Amino acid sequence: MNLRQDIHNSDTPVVCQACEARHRGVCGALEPHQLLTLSKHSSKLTLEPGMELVGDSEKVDSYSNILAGVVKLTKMLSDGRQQIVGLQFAPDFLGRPFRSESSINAEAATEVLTCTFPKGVIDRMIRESPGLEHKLLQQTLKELDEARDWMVTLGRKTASEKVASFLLLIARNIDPAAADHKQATFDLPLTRADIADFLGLTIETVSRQLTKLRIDGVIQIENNRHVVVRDITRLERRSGI
Amino acid sequence: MNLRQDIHNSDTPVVCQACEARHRGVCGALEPHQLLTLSKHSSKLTLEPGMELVGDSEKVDSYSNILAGVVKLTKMLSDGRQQIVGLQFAPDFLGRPFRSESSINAEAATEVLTCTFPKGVIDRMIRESPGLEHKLLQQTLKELDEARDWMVTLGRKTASEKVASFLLLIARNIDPAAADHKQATFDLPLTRADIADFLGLTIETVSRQLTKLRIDGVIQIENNRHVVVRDITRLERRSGI
DNA sequence: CGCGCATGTTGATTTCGATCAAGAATCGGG
DNA sequence: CCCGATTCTTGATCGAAATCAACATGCGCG
Repeated sequence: MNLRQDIHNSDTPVVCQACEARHRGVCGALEPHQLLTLSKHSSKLTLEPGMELVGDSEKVDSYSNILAGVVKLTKMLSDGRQQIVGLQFAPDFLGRPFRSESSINAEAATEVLTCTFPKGVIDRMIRESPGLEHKLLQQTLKELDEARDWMVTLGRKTASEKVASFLLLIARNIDPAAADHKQATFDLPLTRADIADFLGLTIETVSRQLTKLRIDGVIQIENNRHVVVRDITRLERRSGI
Repeated sequence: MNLRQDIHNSDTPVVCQACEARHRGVCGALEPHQLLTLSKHSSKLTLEPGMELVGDSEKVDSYSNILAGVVKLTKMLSDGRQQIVGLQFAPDFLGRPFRSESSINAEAATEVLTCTFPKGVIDRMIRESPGLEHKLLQQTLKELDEARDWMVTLGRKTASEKVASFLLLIARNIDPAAADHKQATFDLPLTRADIADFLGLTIETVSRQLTKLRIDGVIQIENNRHVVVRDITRLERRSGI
C-alpha cells in the first residue's frame, strides 16, 4: 500500500520534477495539470551578471522563478544615486502581480538561472487557484518583513554594524548550514559597489569595514569574494542585533 | 428598476454601513453575511497617542481596521535605537496574518479609532473567501512598495531631502486634495522625535531642516504641528525624487 | 493665570563616513 | 604568461549630521 503520496508523481511534468520551486516555491501550490500548462509556456533562462530581468518602468510581461543565483532589486534617484531594496535567492518568485509597470529594476547579481513564464498564464492561474494566491501572499509578507528589518539597518546602524549584518544575511541565505554550525563559508554574490548600494554606504567605507573585520579575525577573505566566518556569534555581536 | 446595486444595501450590518473600510478597505471583499458575523465579534476602540496596538513579540490575537488617525510601526535594536518602519492611515488593515507573534510594535501616533476583531474569525474567513485574501495581498504589495520607496530615502537621501520627503508623504495621506492643488494644509501626526525615528535622523537635525524650509518660504508652521505648504512642487524639488 | 514639564529650537563642537587621490590585487583575453 | 581593465584597498582631507549644551515655547493642570 502507498500511504505516502509521492510529490514526484508521474503526472508532474518532467521539467518540474527535480525543481526546487515545486518544494519551497510557488509551484508547490499548483495541481499537476496546471504545472503541465505552465511548463508548456515556460522556458529556462541563464543570465550573466549585470543582465536585466525587469527594466525600471518597462512593461512587465513575464514572471520568473529563480532557480539559482542571486537577483538584486534596485531603485534609482533621478541624479543616479542608487539603492538596492531587496535581494532574491532561489526559489523566490520574481514579479509584481496586478500591475503591468514596475518602478523597480531587477538585475542578475551573479549568474542566474530562471524558469520564466508569460504574465497572462500566471495571472489566470491566480484567479483559478486560491492556493497560488496564498503562496504569493506568504512570499510577499516574507519580503515585507525582510524589507522592514533592513530599514532598521539602513536608518539606525553604523557602517560597521551594516557590513556585519550584510555578511550574516548572505551567510544565512547561501550557506544555510551556518545557522546550526558556528562557522560559514560562501562566495559574496555582490561586488563592493553593490554592497555599498545595499547598505547605503560608499565603496571605500565597505572596503574599510571588511578590512577591519579581517584584521580583527572575525572573517577571512580570499580573492576578494570568498569569505570564511570562523565564529558566527562574533559576527552577530557586531551586527547590532 | 434598480440597475445600480447599492453597496449600502439593507443586508449590511448597521455598524458597517457608513464605514470607510467597506469601500477602500478589506471589508469590501466580504459578503453581507460575513460582515454580519464579523460585526458581531467586532468592537470599535479609541486609542490615545502612545497606546500600543501590538506589542513587540507579544502574541497577536486580533486584527484591526484603522478608521481614523495614524499608527506607527516600529522596530528597536537591543540598545534602544529605534526605527519607524511604516505608517498606517485609514482605512488600512493592521495585523500580520499566518503568524501568531510579531517582531513589530504598533502604536497610536495620534488619537486612533479602530474596528477590532479576534484573529480566529478573520483567519477562518480568509480560508473561505479568496476575495479577502486577494485584498490582503494587494494591501501587502502596497506596503512592500512603500517600504522599498522608503529604503531609498533612508539609504541615499540627505537630511534635507528626507524631511521634504516626509512632509510630502504626510501631505499626500492626510490631505489627498494636495495631489491636485498646488497647496496642502495638515497637522503633523508625529512629534519631532517620531519624525527623527522615521527618517533615521536625530531630533535636532529634523528641527533644523524644518526651520530651513520655513525660512526659505517653502512651508509655514504654526504651533509646532500645523503645516501649510504653499507650493507643493517646491517641496517635491527638494525631496530628491 | 501662571507654574512646571513636555516638546522644540538654536548654537558650539565632535565624529563618522564621504570625497578626493593614489596604488595594489585580480581577472580575462590574446 | 603578460598586458590592460576592472575591482578593490589604503591614505589624507573634508563636510554633514550627531552630540553636547543651553534656552525657548507651548500645553496641561492646579
